[in-house]
Amino acid sequence: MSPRPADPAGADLVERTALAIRDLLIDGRLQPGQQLVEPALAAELGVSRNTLRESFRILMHEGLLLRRPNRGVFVHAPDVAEILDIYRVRRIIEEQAVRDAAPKHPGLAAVRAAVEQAVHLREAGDWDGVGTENMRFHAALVGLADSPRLAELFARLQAELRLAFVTLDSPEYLHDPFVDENLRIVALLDEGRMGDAADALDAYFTRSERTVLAAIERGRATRSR
Amino acid sequence: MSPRPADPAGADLVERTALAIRDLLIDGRLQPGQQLVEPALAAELGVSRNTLRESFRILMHEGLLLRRPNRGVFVHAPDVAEILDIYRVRRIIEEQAVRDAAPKHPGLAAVRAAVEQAVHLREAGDWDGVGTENMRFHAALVGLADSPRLAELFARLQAELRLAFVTLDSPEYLHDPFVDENLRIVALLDEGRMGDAADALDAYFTRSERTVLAAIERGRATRSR
DNA sequence: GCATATTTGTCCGTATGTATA
DNA sequence: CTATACATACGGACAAATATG
Repeated sequence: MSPRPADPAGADLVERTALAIRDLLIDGRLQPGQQLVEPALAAELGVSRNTLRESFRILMHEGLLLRRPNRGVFVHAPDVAEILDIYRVRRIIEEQAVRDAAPKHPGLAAVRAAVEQAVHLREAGDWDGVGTENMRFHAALVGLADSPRLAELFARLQAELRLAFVTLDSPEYLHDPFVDENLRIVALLDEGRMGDAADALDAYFTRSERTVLAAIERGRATRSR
Repeated sequence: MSPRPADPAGADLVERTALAIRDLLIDGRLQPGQQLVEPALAAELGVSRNTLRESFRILMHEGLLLRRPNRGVFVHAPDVAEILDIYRVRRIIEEQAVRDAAPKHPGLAAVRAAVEQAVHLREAGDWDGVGTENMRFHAALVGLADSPRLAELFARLQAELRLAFVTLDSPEYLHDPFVDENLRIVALLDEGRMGDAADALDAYFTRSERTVLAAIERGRATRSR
């Protein structure tokens, strides 16, 4: 079969394939721990094994896939230690980004927009949408640091977290009052009280970590029953 | 602890090849901006093009190589904005890691060891060694956060900086009093004054950024003469 | 502006080693 | 212990994009 015609998006096949696999991951059609068999997946995606292997390298580096030498690549199943590590990194960069943010930073608009959208969706009962807007909120906070590298790192952390939450059927944000908390953080930022906003974030992380760990424990208990 | 842990022979050929290319980069045998032609480099390294392309994916994600679609991969030549971005990220994670560090953290031993070694090497006039120990010092500071992800991110940032400094023949650390400053930071950490240590770091970064930018300007002037 | 050479992007076939049923 | 499935790695092929004269 001849190579495909050039893609209008400009991305090459390797990256488009990585994207397709990412979709399979967040859809839950690929379960954590599951092996990705090269010939089968290559056939399913309609790409060659070489192309697929290059895509694997990308996703491995993003922490979504895991290679066990001479055994193959598997969907990464983050354990508790890794989830805590992700939260530790988030805490560090989000808090410092907020603390260092200039008052009247133009990026504040994106922060505010995410919260207001979340409020809207909460009224409509769209909890999935609320969760998405919460992610956007935190990404916007990181955006206050004006650092492309930090933004990219954060996007990767969020992808890893999404993967970790695929296994947790009960969304941890359902009974969480974080939307009101986010509103308060935005207010503090608007007043230029960056230190207080960072402290509020710190409290959020402490509680959020606990909530997530509890959800994991519940998940384990359910599975072993 | 090592910046890039993939040294042993147990790694697969793709990773060993990536390592070989990293060596070519820090040796300066591959210059920033230079194109890496697949067939030529594959022959030189004694690997197939497919293997080489997988290695490229790794190094691209580390920020060392850059892909221009349909044109090939090139050694990344970081501009001023990118170097500033790296310093911005370093400032955020190092300061927060120090601020959050527990007093008597076991990782302090590594911090102290790096400084003492630097003092030693400075007396011997080994400025290259002093520079290396300085890098180890900062990596040890990040180690205080006990976060594998943060440590890996930092290793990547250091690799990018090394690459950026290949072009700068005058090492920016030659007349820099950072060893004494590092001693002071260690003393503060030993006393449990984490906040003051973080503030000292902040001052270091502000000055360091200026020094590096000046070196870049000198480099530009030299090259255009 | 055109023809040509170079290089990438992608695929296939195949050989060898390694882990597992 | 021996099949078997799979990963790992190589080399060759060719179309399409790009650079070159």
